[in-house]
Amino acid sequence: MSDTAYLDDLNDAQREAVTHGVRVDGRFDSDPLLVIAGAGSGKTQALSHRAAHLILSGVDPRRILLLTFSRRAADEMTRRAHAVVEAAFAARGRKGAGLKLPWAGTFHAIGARLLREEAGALGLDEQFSILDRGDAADLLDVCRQRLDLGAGKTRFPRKDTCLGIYSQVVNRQATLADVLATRYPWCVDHHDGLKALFAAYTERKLAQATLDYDDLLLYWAMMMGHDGLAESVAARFDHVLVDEYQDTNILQAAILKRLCPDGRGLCVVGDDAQAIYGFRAAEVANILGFANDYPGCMTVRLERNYRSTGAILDASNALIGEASAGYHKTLYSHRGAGMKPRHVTVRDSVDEARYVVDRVLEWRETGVALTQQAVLFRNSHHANDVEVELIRRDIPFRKYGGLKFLEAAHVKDLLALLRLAENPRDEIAAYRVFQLVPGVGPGTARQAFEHVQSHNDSLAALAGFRLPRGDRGVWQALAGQLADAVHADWPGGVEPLAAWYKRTLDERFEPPTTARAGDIDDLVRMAGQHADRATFLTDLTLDPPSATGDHNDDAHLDEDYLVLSTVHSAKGREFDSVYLLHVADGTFPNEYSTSSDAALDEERRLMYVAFTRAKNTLEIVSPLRYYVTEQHRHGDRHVYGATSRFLTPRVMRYFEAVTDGGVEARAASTPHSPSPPQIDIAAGARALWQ
DNA sequence: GATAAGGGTGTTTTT
DNA sequence: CACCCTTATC
Repeated sequence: MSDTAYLDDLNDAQREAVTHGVRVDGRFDSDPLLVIAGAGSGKTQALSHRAAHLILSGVDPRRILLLTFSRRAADEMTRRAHAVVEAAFAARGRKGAGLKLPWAGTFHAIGARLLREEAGALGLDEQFSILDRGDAADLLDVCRQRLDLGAGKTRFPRKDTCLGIYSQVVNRQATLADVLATRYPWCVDHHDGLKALFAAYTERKLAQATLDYDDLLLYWAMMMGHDGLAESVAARFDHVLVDEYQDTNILQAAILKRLCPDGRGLCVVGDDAQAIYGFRAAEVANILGFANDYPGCMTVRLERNYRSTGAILDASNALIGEASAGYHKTLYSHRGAGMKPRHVTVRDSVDEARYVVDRVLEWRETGVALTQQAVLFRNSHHANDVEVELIRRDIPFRKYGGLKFLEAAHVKDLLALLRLAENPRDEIAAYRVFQLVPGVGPGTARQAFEHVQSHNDSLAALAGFRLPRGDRGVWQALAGQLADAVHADWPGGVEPLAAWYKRTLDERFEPPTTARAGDIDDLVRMAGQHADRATFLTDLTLDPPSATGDHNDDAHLDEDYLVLSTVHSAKGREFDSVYLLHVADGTFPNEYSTSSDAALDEERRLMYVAFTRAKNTLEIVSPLRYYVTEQHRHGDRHVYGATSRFLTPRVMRYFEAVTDGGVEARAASTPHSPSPPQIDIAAGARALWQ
């Protein structure tokens, strides 16, 4: 077998993308490369093979920067590249000697790593801690209280909204006024207050050596703005490969431009039809304008779909065909027509859950494993009824999307303890930790934090803090634990801290607390898998366990389970059978995304991403009547949903319309206008009191 | 100054 | 539902 056998697995377009470039003087050089890779067209295959091809052409794997969207994608890519390299070396009769891609990861993770390495040159504390979304919002809240921004006609935006606004301003490199006008019109009155708030927020983060998610990109971009530093970072890498380029934002594009000013060695892969992260400031313009930004770039299109049946592709192509702009491409398949996708009308979300679970079991009877089937939804809570049904019938499942594990109070508590030990200047962690002591609230916590600050940031000083009120015994115990933890070894030092914390669970939470204690044990076990405390904390905030019931333990990996996932979290994955819940106007598109064409297009692409996850069967389900959990609920909380505006006749041609048994013919024929009431109950009831 | 309880209110998707 | 703010009580 030849050592280029790996190229035989590829089609012509893929091979072009993989081998693009030339060897000159022992170096492998390449012009900028743009790969437009349709859904299921073997994008991962192409990128991982390209990485392997570079290595086999003599490129040092340590000089390849591979930027992906999630940690999982980075791992998958590394694994596959590694396999190709091993096989090729074996064919040459040599050993691959564990070639890895040490610089594969998300933009955020790589940014964190570079910033730590260059901390000295940037005037940053190398030990900086990273705030997750919740921590960042809490810190904003602290700043807001100090600034006393309550005044004004309308209410000041809540902390999560403030963080969202801040994030848009940073990632879009736009002005606050712009962001408010285009995306947060109901907050325009608070422009000045927000500006002051963000200034204070920035000061505080700098003072306490904490960075939020956006800072990881912002500071990285700022570092790249300095010629000398940019050069030295760029000089670390010969090739930069970027996955999911359609979901990068302005800051990320700016970073890439400084890493590869003329585009040599740069290769980006993406699909504008699958851009679904505009809400997070992603710019489809990045991929659409790549050829302009990098003159001389080569473009390769992957349009052959290896994943789905013809019938599913027809429906998907019809859906995306309704969108306006973008690279033109129509996916084709050689897999045969297959089953026509179904559009199923059910009465309500309970029937929806029952219907979907029934179908899942039917397919399993015919041999389709649960892990090969996925229930997808727009919002996390749309799966509630399905979860209930699965638990009732004792069917195992994992739910992806929604970060419940890190949001649980007890998990945050333990992590705050570790973070404080790592960085005594971390104010949010300190507040959280101090308030674990009964009788200590925000006021006392603040005094204690200032006490530590005035004692050279030493946690040992806590024992000497005169507690104005509250439980002195518990305070001393906590002070002792923290002082010990600072210099404790790793991971051994976690145990006593966790043990101490577990003993406080029963008075802190409603018993039974066994599940919470189990989570603490999980954390201790996960700690054991990381090199040191700083790495553990960084990894956990940048790559939290993605599914509930998945605490990074491989114990149940062989067990069969149904996949429940938000459409966003399902990106990049594929399943034999896909069921899409709650297909109604208000969900697809989301009721808050109907104001602009751009927002609507993103919603349509989201639906497209859902469709194209399916290999063999696709069913979309529309409840006629569903429970409204959001606002606008005046009176009856059940509303009649309108048909999704994306399901035009041109799209519906490719679906078989099915009506679930429970739906009355009347409702099925006129979802918009239920028949008029036969009697006026309300008038009768009022009459009683007149 | 800490907590509990009550009432009004509010944009979903995530690194 | 979950948050945020106010009010009452310790």
